[in-house]
Amino acid sequence: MDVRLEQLREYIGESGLRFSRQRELVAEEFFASSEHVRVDELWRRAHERDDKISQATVYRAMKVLCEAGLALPLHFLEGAPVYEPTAGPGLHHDHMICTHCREIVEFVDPMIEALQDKIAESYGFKITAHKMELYGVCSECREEKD
Amino acid sequence: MDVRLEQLREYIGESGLRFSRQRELVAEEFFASSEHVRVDELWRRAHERDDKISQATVYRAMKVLCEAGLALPLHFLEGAPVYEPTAGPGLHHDHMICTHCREIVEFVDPMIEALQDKIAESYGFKITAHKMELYGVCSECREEKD
DNA sequence: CCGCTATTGCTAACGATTATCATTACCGTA
DNA sequence: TACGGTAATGATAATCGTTAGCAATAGCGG
Repeated sequence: MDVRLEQLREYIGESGLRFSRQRELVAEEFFASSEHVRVDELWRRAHERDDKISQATVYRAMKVLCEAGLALPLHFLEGAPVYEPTAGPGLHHDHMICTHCREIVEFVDPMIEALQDKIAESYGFKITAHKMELYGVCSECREEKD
Repeated sequence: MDVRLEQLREYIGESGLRFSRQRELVAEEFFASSEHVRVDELWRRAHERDDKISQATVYRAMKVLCEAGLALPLHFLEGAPVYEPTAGPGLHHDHMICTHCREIVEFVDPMIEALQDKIAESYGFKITAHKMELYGVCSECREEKD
């Protein structure tokens, strides 16, 4: 049983919300997806298990997951945002995006993670999520230009 | 004369685009705004100087500015994205957002900036822009909870 | 088991952005 | 300086993602 479902249950309890079957379903599908997912894709998957579930419900569920600090929306170069789990299997990672070929490279740098925490602390913030995105041109694309 | 207009002119030349009066106008207004601006606000300002300019043109101009690496769209908690100049007067800064009161704190950390460049280099990327956002709860809001 | 009220499904409405297309104007060339 | 190819523009319809409104349903504390 995923710890994150417990965390969600806890957040929902504290906030006077209710742990509905639909919210659980969406959360399960979200946690099960290791990649970036868009809401429409998430709805498609949830819909396979419950053909009554509405798109609105998926939007609402994702909003709660974000407020609970378990999901993070990422807006890359264009289109609808994709969501990413903030915890769970696999460390948190950041993104580097090639503005030419749209390739997305994920990376982790413990030093940066540590610095982020330190900065937040110095401002009195308690961090629940963070994102870092580097935009640039990858080596392949730079070579093509020549 | 703003150096960034020259950079824009250069990018436009290289890309086979044309340096239109409207694009120049939008760029000027964008560079003149020190704060985060949304497209509708930018259109309002441009419209004061040219009451013929279309919203579509502002969208198109901002897209070019982003591709040129001179503007960066930021998607905070909700609503339309805001644009921020990537260069020019005032150093680049990052953002820390309180998910409770929506306050946005800007900060600069040279160490992180340096690390970003180093990481990008190790992946063979040439960075044109980057953003970092920390989400959390500020000290005031945490005190309120008690 | 009851009752309060959060949540749901449905769908219309909304706001932001993009597509379309006839007209205009940038800019290399002669 | 005038010309011509074509990118850019303005106006607006269309599209896309998301939210609002509301009657019906279902968590959850008592």
